[in-house]
Amino acid sequence: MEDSLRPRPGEVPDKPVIDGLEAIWLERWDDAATYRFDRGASRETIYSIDTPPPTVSGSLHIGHVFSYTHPDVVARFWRMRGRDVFYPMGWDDNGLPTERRVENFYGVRCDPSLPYDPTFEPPEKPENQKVAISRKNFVELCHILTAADEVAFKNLWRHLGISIDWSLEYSTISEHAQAISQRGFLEMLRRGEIYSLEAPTLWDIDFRTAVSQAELEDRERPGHYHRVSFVRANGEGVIEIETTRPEMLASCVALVAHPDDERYRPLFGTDVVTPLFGAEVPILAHELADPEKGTGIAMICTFGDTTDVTWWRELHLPTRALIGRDGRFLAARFGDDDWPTRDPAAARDFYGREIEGKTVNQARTAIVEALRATGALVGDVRPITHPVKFYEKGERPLEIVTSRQWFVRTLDHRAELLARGDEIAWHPDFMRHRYRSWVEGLNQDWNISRQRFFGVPFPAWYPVDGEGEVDFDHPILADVNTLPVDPSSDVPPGYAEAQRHQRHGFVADPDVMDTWATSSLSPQIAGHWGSELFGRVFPMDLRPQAHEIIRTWLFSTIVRSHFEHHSVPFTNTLISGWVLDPDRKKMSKSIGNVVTPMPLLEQHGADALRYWAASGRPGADTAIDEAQMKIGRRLAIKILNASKFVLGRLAGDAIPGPEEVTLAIDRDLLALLGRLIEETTANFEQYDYARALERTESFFWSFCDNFVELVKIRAYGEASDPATRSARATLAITLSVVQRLFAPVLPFVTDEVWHWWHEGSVHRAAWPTTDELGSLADGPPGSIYQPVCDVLEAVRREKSTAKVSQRAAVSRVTLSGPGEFIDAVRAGERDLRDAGVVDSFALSDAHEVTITVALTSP
RNA sequence: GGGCGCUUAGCUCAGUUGGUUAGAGCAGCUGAUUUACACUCAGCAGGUCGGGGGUUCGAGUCCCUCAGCGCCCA
Repeated sequence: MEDSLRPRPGEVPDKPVIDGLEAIWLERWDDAATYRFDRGASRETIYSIDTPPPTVSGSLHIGHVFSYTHPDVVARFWRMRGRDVFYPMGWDDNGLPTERRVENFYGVRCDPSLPYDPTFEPPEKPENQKVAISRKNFVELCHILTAADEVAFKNLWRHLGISIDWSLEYSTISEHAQAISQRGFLEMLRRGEIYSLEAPTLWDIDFRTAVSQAELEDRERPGHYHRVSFVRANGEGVIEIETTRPEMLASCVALVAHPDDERYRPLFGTDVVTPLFGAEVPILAHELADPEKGTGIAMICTFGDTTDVTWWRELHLPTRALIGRDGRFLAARFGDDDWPTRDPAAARDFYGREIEGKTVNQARTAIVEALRATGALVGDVRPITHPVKFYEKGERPLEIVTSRQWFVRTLDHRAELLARGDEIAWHPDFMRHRYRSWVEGLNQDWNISRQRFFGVPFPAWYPVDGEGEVDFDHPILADVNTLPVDPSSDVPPGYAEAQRHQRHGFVADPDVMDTWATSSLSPQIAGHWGSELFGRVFPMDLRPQAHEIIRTWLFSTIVRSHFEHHSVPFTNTLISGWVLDPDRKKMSKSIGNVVTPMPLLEQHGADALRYWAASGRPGADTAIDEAQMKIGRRLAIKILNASKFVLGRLAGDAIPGPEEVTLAIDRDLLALLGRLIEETTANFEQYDYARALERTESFFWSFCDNFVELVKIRAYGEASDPATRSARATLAITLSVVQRLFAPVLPFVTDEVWHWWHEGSVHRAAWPTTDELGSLADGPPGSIYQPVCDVLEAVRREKSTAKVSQRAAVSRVTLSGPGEFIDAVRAGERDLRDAGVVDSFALSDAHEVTITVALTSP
């Protein structure tokens, strides 16, 4: 501690208050650039954080307070440990959530076929009928709205005291992020880690885009089993199958049963004829056919579900695609080579009349009626409940539509990706299982194409030949030095704009990237990949995030880093749990139990909300608990008052150092303080901020209620008395340590009280070490202090039981116990006399400790 | 179907490698009251640690099993 340190005159208020501190300190931190990252720092001293860029189009909720407080507490710890903390903030503004919000907010929809209208103004109020606008107009509105949303988020982070360096702010739709994202794409493509393929893909018919495996979810939905009979091609009998999707019958290309299924074994290789459409299709064997399901034999359609795709691929079946991008049935040319039938006229007539252009539900009704009429429907339809694949943001089941998509190879690298996961320290450790089970369950490469508008475009065009055919196998790629590009308005190298959509010209890749394809590069975006800085912040030291995006953000970041840098993207990941409503239910918009943070923040204060958040351990789901916030607020007020008291005792003198701590009981308290420092430091190093807080808090309340009460009168003595100086030094040293131990969780109140006697912010002060405490007593910490507290407690109990004031006098305290107990009491006798208003002590040796308190008669 | 987590006082949660009589806060009850703090302090009461079995001198903690809740993956 510096010699010149002393309470600063006029700084300690007579009546300290908690309200209003936030505005004062936010401004001071801005002015002093307290959280500014030192761009010249070396890799060894840097602690870098890969902050989650929140989806700004979603609404702010209390979960944001919870999960962003955790990494901030960690950041503040490492900053005090002397690390140069790289703590950027990003906004994830590209992607479907923003598009949907813009559509609803302005009452518009994007129609890419329309020309740009530079004079377009959105309707004042959104109408029911959405206004169709060009892609460029639409993207402009996306930018306007996300900019406004980002302000709301930034206000919350600031108000909460998140120690971000705002000069490191980025957004995923910015030109910088687009350039990084496009460069990442080109690099992977060059190395063969990305390929494009025209293939059956899970497709959302409402959003009209492909979706990836990571965006899927199974939902239990009611359905019906329909038993349908197929006549054998040789006329000898029928085969009955069961299906939940009879409307797909026209695209049936085979029947399939398990190879070991004795019922169907003799039939493998023979043909059957589809009802209504008269197509001859083979009976095949495949182990994915479940003998227990239905009749044990299924029809394969192109494509009713993902198993159909597997069968189609592995059994080399023809394609008869039926479902279009809008979810309606396409034309089917029965009688052509691709569409065999025994009766082209009948098949065409029925299909054209009842199926073509219809929705799935309409077609199902028509097919079921027709099957029933022809007798091919056997028995009654049977209701069932079964899992159906949905887009996580979608409302109708996914269809499978053939389209051209870009894919990242993940399946071939499963083992390496699993090994990367094992290189990372997970907090809590068990969360690594989430990653492992996801990677082990991968069943398709990562589809990064989305048929949407507000996102990062692929930096690619395709040549058009003399026949007007697009050559998708030879994309024209952007020069990496020209990034970012928008192929829909930029022209590929060697071409002119006039050649767009022309023979011997080019067309642009129409798609944008999956939002995760960009946010998976958050370390590269925030750390400015390509610049010298990147090598000093990457791999990041910490990735904080929520557990529900392990399979998306965390996984995809590992994929990119593995391919690009042959490294993990971060060495630690801190997984926060969910915030549950007060009834321990998950918050969700549909239930309507979402809690917004601002009213709570204004009512209880930022330190109080942070206290609540920091009480939730890593990975633990935590209920909103206003009682806990009130406790946090009370703690902050206690810190103010305790600081005021201790600094008041110093009477403007220079702060005494540890050499002044001469009394055994005082040295023992510092020994306990030393143990606290060691334990909480170890807790923080292991990302267990909640335990560190709990320990500090428990120490602090005991310090206030017991130690301060014991030494209060001694501390009021003459400065010439070594015992007084010892008390004051102990109080000051402990206060200094406790203020710093609380600083990561309670940044506002701790900087306020620190400022009463220090220059500079507590958040730039050194994390406490036991070196500050001087040489400590030999015995186990607490060997004097604890017995003295026990005696104090006995005195208090006696007074409480007698229902008299704690200041009532005690005539005699009679104590007996082992030698070390007696010695401890002797060491604290003066303080006990003061604090307990005790007249005399009688001490004697004994095996057992007994304490008897005799009150002075009134 | 496979996996992970949780189950401790009325409520919210601690309980580190197995080791005195299982802890804290809140709520409850009984009191105190002015030189840091009524946004305070003291005291009291409250638990067969989800059920069952096992290992051990000793189990909230380790093993097996069952149940309930939540989640992840298929």
